[in-house]
Amino acid sequence: MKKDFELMKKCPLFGNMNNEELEFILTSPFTKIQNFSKNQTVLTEGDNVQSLGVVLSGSVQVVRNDYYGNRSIIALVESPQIFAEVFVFSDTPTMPVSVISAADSRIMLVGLKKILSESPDQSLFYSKLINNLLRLVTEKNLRLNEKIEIISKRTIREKLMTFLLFQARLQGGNSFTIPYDRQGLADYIEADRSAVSAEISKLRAEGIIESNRSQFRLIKNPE
Amino acid sequence: MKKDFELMKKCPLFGNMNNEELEFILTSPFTKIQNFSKNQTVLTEGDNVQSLGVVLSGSVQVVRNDYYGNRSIIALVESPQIFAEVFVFSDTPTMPVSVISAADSRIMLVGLKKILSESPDQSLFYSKLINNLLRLVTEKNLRLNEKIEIISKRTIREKLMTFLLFQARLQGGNSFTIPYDRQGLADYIEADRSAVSAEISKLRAEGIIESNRSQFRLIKNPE
DNA sequence: GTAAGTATGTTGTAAATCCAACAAAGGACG
DNA sequence: CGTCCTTTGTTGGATTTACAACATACTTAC
Repeated sequence: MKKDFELMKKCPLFGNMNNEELEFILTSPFTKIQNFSKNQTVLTEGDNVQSLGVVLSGSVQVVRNDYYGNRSIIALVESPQIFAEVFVFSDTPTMPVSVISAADSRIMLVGLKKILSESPDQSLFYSKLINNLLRLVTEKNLRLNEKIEIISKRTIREKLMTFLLFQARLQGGNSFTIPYDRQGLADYIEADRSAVSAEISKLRAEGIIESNRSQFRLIKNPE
Repeated sequence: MKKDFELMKKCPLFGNMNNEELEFILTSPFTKIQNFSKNQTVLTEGDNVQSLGVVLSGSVQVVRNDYYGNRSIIALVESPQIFAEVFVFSDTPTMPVSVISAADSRIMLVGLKKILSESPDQSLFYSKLINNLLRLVTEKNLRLNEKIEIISKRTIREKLMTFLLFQARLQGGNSFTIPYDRQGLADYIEADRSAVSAEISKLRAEGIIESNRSQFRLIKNPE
């Protein structure tokens, strides 16, 4: 379908690839494209997945069901992101989580390992795709590590400061705007919103930071 | 050196590779091997790294220096593990952390991207190495996600139960032995040791688990 | 078997967090 | 300008945690 072609081009996984190469993937016998309506199951816990998922449009939730039957949402994957890549390449034979469409979605399931192993001649194709995949996986790795560094801290103050220091570094200066509102920030650092607000006020009162809403400034030598 | 050959063979990054292929990497102009004594700096924050590190022997610490000059240890990488791979493949131009030898160590720095890009003909070689790398990175990804799921929980009880449910799943049953002592467990779930001990006792008193030291059993219907 | 050393469990208190309820500030729109 | 609605800040009380100190259980070496 013509449209899928355009959707593929937006996906970082296929970045830097030409039409022929996209076509090759799109028409591979190991590629399947399917529409899911909201709340339909895309992959079920226990499934033996060999395919990486691409959200061409819409979004999916990664969901875990625990021993006692409690269901918790682990991640939200929106177009044009990918999912399940870790299970395919880490030799995790059965999915430990389920994937459910969070909206009407168009999903591409790509048997990437098969496609790659059966096209050893197209070496440039191969290296482009692999480079994209490696970049995506290592970037996610960096983000996860960063989050762990933040939420590992035992107090809200430490979590906040760690988060703010990351933002300062990321945006290259002492003054910066964070990409969350208070509730979003509290969710990210895994703490209560009102407690986060209170701690920000304290930090301000102590002259450690200046802030207004999502604008922050780190004060170098708070004395 | 003959010995390096043997050390390489133990490393998952080079798993499944034959002597010729190991030799190819070992003698590449983009590969450097160096000895570091304890506390020597291997890579410095701000460096422009193009090389992935392999701990042939010994161990290194990944260290972060924050804005205020506080230094914190992010990770310990022991032989035969690798480090800095995420920076090389995620287009992070400068290292946000430093790497310091934690013991007398022998370190191999491999310009893997260069080696791979300049050997497009050796396609089998290429795919072996890439597969190993992808497996390592995605496995780490899984572990990081798991840890985040655990330490995201707000109470020690929830952290513990999430951890124990993972262990049960991993070991395929309700009875299992965890790979940590109390202090190690407390460190992993980011909580105080004595508080963890206390919570385990409570869970036992409430009939939710049975346990003795590192042996645990989940009780299905605690009423 | 016993002493010494380590790991685990228990308890009380101070500190931090969560939670809920409300106050204040900001934004959208007539 | 004023109302409605959302976001952010503030506060007090209940809950949870950290911390320290000590008790008990286990391990090891002799």
